[in-house]
Amino acid sequence: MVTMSDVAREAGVSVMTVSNVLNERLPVGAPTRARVLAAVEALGYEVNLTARHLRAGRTDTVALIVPSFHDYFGEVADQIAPLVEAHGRHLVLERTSASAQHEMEAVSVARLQLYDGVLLSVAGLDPEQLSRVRTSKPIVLLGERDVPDHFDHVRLANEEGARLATAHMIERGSRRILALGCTLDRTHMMTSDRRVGWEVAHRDAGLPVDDRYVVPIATYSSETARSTLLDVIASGLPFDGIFAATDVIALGAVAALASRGLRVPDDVQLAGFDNLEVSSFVPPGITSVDPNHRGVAQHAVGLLHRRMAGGDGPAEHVVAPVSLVVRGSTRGGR
Amino acid sequence: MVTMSDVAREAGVSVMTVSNVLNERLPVGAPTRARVLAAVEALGYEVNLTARHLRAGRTDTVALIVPSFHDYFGEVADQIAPLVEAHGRHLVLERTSASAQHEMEAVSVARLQLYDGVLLSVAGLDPEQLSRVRTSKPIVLLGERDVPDHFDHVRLANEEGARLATAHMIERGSRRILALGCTLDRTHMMTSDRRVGWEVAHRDAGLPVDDRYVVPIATYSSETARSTLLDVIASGLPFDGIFAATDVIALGAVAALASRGLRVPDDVQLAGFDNLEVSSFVPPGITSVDPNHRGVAQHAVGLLHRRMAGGDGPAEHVVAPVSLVVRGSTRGGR
DNA sequence: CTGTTAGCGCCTTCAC
DNA sequence: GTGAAGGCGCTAACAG
Repeated sequence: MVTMSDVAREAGVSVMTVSNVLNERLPVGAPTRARVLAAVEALGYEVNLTARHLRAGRTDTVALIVPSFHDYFGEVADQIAPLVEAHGRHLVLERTSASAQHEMEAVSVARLQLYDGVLLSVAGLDPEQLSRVRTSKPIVLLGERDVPDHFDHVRLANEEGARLATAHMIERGSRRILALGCTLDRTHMMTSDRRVGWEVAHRDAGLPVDDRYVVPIATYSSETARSTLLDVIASGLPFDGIFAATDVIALGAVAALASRGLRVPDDVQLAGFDNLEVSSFVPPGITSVDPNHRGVAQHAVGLLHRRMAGGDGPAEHVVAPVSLVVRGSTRGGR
Repeated sequence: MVTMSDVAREAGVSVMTVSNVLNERLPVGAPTRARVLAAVEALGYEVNLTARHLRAGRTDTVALIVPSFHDYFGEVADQIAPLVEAHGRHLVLERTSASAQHEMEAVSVARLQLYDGVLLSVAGLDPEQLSRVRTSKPIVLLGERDVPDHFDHVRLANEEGARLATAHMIERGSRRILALGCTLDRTHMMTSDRRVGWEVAHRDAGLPVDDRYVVPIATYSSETARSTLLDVIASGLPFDGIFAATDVIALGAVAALASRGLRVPDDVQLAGFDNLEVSSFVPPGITSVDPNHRGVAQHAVGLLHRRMAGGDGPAEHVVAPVSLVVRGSTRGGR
């Protein structure tokens, strides 16, 4: 590895002069400067950022830590990147692990020290595990679970989104709406918050809430959603609407309905949550709750930036508003 | 920040003893060890990885650098991560930039030095730009463009994949097949290689090749694909098959065809490339070329690992084989 | 304008 | 089994 002192020797100057040329910190005489640049070029010198970071005590880098790189998280990450870069920092993504169990081991607390700030997407971490995350670095949590109070946290208006989607289908005539991928848990989780919104929509409309219509799924994949819905159809439980907890689930539902000859929206209305890009293109277009990636990204980066700038107010808990995007999978959509 | 010497002072030992306790490098007496651990706990010490990296001269981290985080790249990344971790290293993702122009400036060469090895996805970089990437660190290129010979490189069998898909549709009766999203470029690019496969399939079948059927699109989004295909339909150019250069494009095509009442596969057969997860769920299921993410990931990580282990043979240029997954969007699919 | 000194936090090497 | 010195590569602060 070529170091600054190699360059300094080659150019016949001191290391500091090399540093000053490269960082334009202190002015350097033109001829000296030229010699240094020539030496840099000749030796192919590149600054060692590890050393610079150690010296500076910061890395100008923010990490976004997600359970997996694809789908939802990839889309959020693309929103976050430019916001981080606008503050002159880099964004890197790290993946915790597929196994929710070992989520925290995969990204050790020590690793967080590599970054000036961390955005941590809490998929499989409960508050108890989170409270053990003690790091001096600013950290903002993203996600739908409950988190300890002292963390900054951005979450979605899950309940409201589910309510909007369900109320929309009720208004358009559905009376027996499955909550596919939702759960009856009492704690705050994505799947239970969305189920609550489904319930509220029913109550608001004066309709009964039937727990048999809450259909959990084992894994949050389209494939599982498809086979689960096929089971429901086979069971004979009558339904004329589906609120899918995520668009990935809605996609599996689309496939299941098509394979059974059920028409969307004529026989069954369908709405999802996440407004993935594919949802606008899968015929007839899937009505979906837009999770406001942009807003989430802005809030999260905003909070993190404030902390990194030294702000030390009380932790904030932001609930980002959502909206319903109506498409052809519900009646009245285009 | 709590450092080792803080812990050492608290425990009444030397820094080296703390280091030895934590790294289990040299044996430490049980009572001393206990005091050290107590001090670590009391102060909440976490090792400073930046310092360790500088000292060690390596970071045990591999970077995957991609043009964007979503879609295709997210899926590849999820394949690569476990392979990198199997070698005891971490994987981080960095994004070059939305602007294809400034791709290399966004991730400076200096930044590559932060990693023990780099997997670089070359979307918008031409060979000339790449040859200026001089880094002492092992680097493996991924992607469909031509690259300078001295780089290890993994690419897909683009031409063969496109040929398979097109031949399949010809065999099932299509005679006028659009190459949507392909280009007539002479240089090796994803879009031109796939167009060549489309041509070869026509020649093999004794069918004429009509350049009017090569329809480039301005940006590689479903939305652009949809509007471009609508234009083609409006132009009156007759077609009974579509080879879409990517599944994202195929998705846009599905939406366009549905909005014009064209049935898939009865009126128009459709095949894509990438075998995105959504392609199995969008009715009637999109026939697609599987890009063999697993194989690409294994080759790429294998090459990189060999280099990081000090291997210095000639650069390898791997072409990963692909296969066709037949679904309902072509006749004969389920 | 250029050079010298010192130290970021850690760990290899060597002494005790 | 434990401690002291030294340096990884860089740059802030000061000296000349």
